[in-house]
Amino acid sequence: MSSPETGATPAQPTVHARPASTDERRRNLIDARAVEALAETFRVLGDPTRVRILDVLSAGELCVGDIASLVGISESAASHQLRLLRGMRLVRGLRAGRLVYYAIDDHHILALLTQARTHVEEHR
Amino acid sequence: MSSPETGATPAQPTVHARPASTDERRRNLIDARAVEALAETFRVLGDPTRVRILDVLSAGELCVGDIASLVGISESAASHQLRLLRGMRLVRGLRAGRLVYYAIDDHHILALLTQARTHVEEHR
DNA sequence: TCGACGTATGAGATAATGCTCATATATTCA
DNA sequence: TGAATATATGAGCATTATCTCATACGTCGA
Repeated sequence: MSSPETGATPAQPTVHARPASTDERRRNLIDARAVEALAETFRVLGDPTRVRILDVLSAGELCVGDIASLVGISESAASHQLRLLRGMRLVRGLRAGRLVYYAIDDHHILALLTQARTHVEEHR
Repeated sequence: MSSPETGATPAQPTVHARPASTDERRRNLIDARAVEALAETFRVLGDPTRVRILDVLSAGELCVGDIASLVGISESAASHQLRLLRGMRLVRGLRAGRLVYYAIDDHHILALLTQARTHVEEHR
């Protein structure tokens, strides 16, 4: 490691105002619960199939069968993935008879997807 | 499945203006490359260690050793993770002598983290 | 140039993930 | 109530990811 205890001072200034010492930073760490929740949420978002599900749902709610059809996976697989998405409150299901209509849980999710899409399309 | 070819009509109206048919939706799917890139980016974000790394970097750049120390992992592990983060343009490294200072690549990343944090803290 | 320090990377072991298949649950209609 | 449809879930398998350990690379100072 570079600086055993003092914290390193960048050789060149950055955009950030006042580089805090590592000791100071150590006290400002995000708490473990938030880290886990954040990582878990991103992890659920981090699969092509689930991204596609959110994509088809971004135009409005759909039942499981239609989601499966549009995404190109089995209904069983869709159900499994929807369970994960529901667990992280990324989508919500609403039963209507024997159908269950899934929708993006709230507008923050769409904003998150849009933001990420901006990022990935920026570099290419 | 519910509706073999026509697309299902929700039993109850939603917030979404005009529910398109599944056929219509099928033509508006996000392209495969974008899906893969999005999922890959989220996947890299979806690990507690990497979230912590981004968290400590959100206060300004740090060298590998200090990142490892703050996050509580080996320098080798930190280097491996930084490689992944760099691959997705989530961080960038700047060599200064034998040290390499890593920083959040751009402000979109911070916005993404903030947005996600808002989401996870909303429900609890 | 040689040794020391900081960082990067390859290989192997362990753990976790997404799919399919089989089965259970829920709802509607005859 | 019983059959049919839609969805949910458990088990098992193939794939992938993360860590540690060992080693290579890059830079600085004597």
